[in-house]
Amino acid sequence: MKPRHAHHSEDCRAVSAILQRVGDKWSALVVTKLGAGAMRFGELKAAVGGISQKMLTTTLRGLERDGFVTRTVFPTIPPRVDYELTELGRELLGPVMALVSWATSNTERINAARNAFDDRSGPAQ
Amino acid sequence: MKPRHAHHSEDCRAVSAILQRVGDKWSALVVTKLGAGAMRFGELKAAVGGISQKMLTTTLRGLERDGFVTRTVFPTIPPRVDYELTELGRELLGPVMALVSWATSNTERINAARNAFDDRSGPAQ
DNA sequence: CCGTATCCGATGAGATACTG
DNA sequence: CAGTATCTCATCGGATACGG
Repeated sequence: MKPRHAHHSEDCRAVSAILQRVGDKWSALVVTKLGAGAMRFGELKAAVGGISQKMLTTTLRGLERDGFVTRTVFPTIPPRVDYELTELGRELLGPVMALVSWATSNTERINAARNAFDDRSGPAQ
Repeated sequence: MKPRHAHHSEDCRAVSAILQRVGDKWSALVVTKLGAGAMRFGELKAAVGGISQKMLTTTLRGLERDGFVTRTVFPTIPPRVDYELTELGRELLGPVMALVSWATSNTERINAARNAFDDRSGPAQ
């Protein structure tokens, strides 16, 4: 079902999908937190800060599905669930951290550009 | 003027915002295409493939706003508009390409993990 | 403690039609 | 050719409440 010449849009969509995995609101943050080692659900929630229970579970399920984290349930009372990066997840951490640290050190420049743009585009629009 | 320890959320939200800029459906693709040099609107649309006019404009405006691309209008008939990466945009290209190439070379592993997960979670759900 | 279910507003994204 | 304006539908993300 491909068009006649299967150019790189195949790859592009795959790449785009992965970028969206780490590009959603919380995934990158969660992955970097887990970079420090295994954590349980509650710890993670506290570490990330501001994330709702629902979004944390959703995010973790997504990461688990793509093979970036493992989920380990201890059938105790109260229950305890640990999350940990897989090998794949640790490999992902490299590029992600690179992007994160670039972003961190260029926040100011981006904000400046943004303000300049908004200024040009009409403050009283 | 921050406490020593509680400064995570500030940075995190800024970083998260930038990750979402490149993490949306088209930005990363557009940035990588522009990595090859300046292009006009139509070229870009063809190069990306599958993007609607509306989304390309929206994406480019966002990138322009954040200072990653410049927009140059030639007041000819028919009109011609060129887009080009700024210095900031070219710097961004590095980390983004790293992530993109990691994603490209690990698509198979991710798909495998995804299939395995979907399998576990109930194929007939 | 961890997770699910539900509701709801906000945003994302495509299709189409129209202007300079 | 490039961009805007709508309209419409899907998905995201938060709040809240409930269940094992």
